[in-house]
Amino acid sequence: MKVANLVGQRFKEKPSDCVIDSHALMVRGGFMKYVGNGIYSEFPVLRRITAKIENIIRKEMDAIDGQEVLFPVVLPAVLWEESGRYESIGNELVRFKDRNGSNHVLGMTHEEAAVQLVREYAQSYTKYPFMIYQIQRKFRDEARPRAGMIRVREFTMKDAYSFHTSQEDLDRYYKICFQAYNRIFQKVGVPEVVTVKSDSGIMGGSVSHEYMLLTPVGEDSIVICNECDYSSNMEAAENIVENTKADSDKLLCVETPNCKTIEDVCAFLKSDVKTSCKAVVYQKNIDDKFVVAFVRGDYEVNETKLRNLVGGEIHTAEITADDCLVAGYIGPYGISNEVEFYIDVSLKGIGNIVAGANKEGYHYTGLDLERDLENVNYVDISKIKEGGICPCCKKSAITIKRGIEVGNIFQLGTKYTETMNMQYTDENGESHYPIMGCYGIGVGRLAASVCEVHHDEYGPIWPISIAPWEVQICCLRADDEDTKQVADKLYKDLTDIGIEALYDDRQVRPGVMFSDADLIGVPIRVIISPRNLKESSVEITTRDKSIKTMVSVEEAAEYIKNLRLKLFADIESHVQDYK
RNA sequence: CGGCGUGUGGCUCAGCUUGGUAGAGCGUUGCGUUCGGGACGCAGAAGCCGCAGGUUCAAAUCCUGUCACGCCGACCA
Repeated sequence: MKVANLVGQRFKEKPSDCVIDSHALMVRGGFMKYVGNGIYSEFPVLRRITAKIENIIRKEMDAIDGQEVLFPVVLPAVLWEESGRYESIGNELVRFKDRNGSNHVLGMTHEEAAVQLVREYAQSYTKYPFMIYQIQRKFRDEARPRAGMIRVREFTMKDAYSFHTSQEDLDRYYKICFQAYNRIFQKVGVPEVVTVKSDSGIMGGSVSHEYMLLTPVGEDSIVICNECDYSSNMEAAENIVENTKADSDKLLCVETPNCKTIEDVCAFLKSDVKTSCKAVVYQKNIDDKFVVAFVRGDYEVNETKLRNLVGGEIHTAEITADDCLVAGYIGPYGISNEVEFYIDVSLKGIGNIVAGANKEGYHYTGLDLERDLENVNYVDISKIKEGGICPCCKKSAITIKRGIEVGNIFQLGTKYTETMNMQYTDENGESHYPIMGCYGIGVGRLAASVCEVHHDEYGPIWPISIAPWEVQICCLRADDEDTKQVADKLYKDLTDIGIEALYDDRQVRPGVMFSDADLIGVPIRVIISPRNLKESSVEITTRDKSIKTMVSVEEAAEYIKNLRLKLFADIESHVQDYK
């Protein structure tokens, strides 16, 4: 391929709406073009990258006995009504009618389609276990697409679904998938991807893991223990709080005028935030009763945990003067029995709590929950903090990092097989619902994430395993006949031995050529110029600047061949075998 | 869905306060000089100033509405 013919424009100035580096570089480098909110087209350079990622994934899925299938993008609503998700999923699911007026959806995930595909086939236990997967476009009408290809509405995803006749077998296969995923990320060239335990969300099921690429621009918060190997999504991390119990004082109702925030109250009463009780009010729906979450003043409510606890969607509630709650003065003691409330573990074991008195302008001091309330039931609904206690090794060694979720694996259980009535007959002639697992990787997001963690100020630095080309030949002064001849020959020689070369023989100034090469991010670069040819050599560099050397014209092709092998070997050295 | 912000050639932006013939740089087309990190000169093409109403002799500029996009939050397999 010649740069001169490459479809896609590279340019110098950073587009104004790009906030993260990878987005700006991929737009500037002619990798992708904005089409609409959260919708992008891929230019040839990016398509070559995503195709390579897809092939790495495909190979690993096939290696664990996956079978590639293809589900439709447009699915009839009846399928989603079977699983109940036509109703339960919000506006993310695009619904529309066809010409006959029947309801359809755009596939945002394919559990229903997977069950529909195999429920007749897999009626006998002898067909199990098996896994099917596809690599395909999905559409999710995200509330807020952002960060270029990191969070989009339409994207390519590899999604896989496995079916089993026992939990033990799912556990066994889940581990194999777990390893296959690690291999995929290692082969793609991002061994820095970590796995974390996660919340299962709308997918249902119990056990799930997310694959996170750690970067400060990530959207998710990840809890990592510095002592043991514990790691978790913030949403799923248990918050352990140790309080030292002071002797309980007498319960007193004190006047705290205009103290509506925890900071105000503690400043006014000169008390420690760590012995205060904060109330956060939610509602399932606008007219439902209030759900009040009480946490220690210095903690935040983890809404995902609360949502799981109350078993449904919740939204922060607005309190008006007519309500049974007094905004700013809500406390667990003497609270209206019209509300549902939860007390977080962070409030356990404190002798003297400062809490709202449920009365305008008043707080209690000396509140002892175990003494003053009946049947205190502590639940875990707060967010763990930096330096918190590790739920695994119990040491105070938690750090919180940001990451991009590039993949996930779930144990689904029988949620879909039951609702969609997929059954098999076992060896005793009895019917059972198969147990499912599902496994996803976002291809475009992965490409963008690699760029985000592997780039410099000039452009992406693609690992050779997914680079759009392996070598880029820069022919400086293509108007010089001898130079052009050497470059042409090297391009042909490399192509002939199966090395993917991108050839720049444009008559542009060297600066332009180098800038473009940096933006494209090809790992190996050969510079052929009249100056180098005076020494009968060419210059060979790597995009990451680790290698910069002169090689004779005759040996160039051989050197590049070996360098290419070395770069692949470097990546393979991170890849672990299956145990 | 809430808060803030922005819409002017392909890109980055100025002009708007104080209404009066639409600008610059990059890119692009042609010619010439250059040639190891986004060169220079000359000549050219390209914009109903997001859209719709209103005020006015006159609107990119003022007013109203609307749409789109971005950021923060909410939400999210």
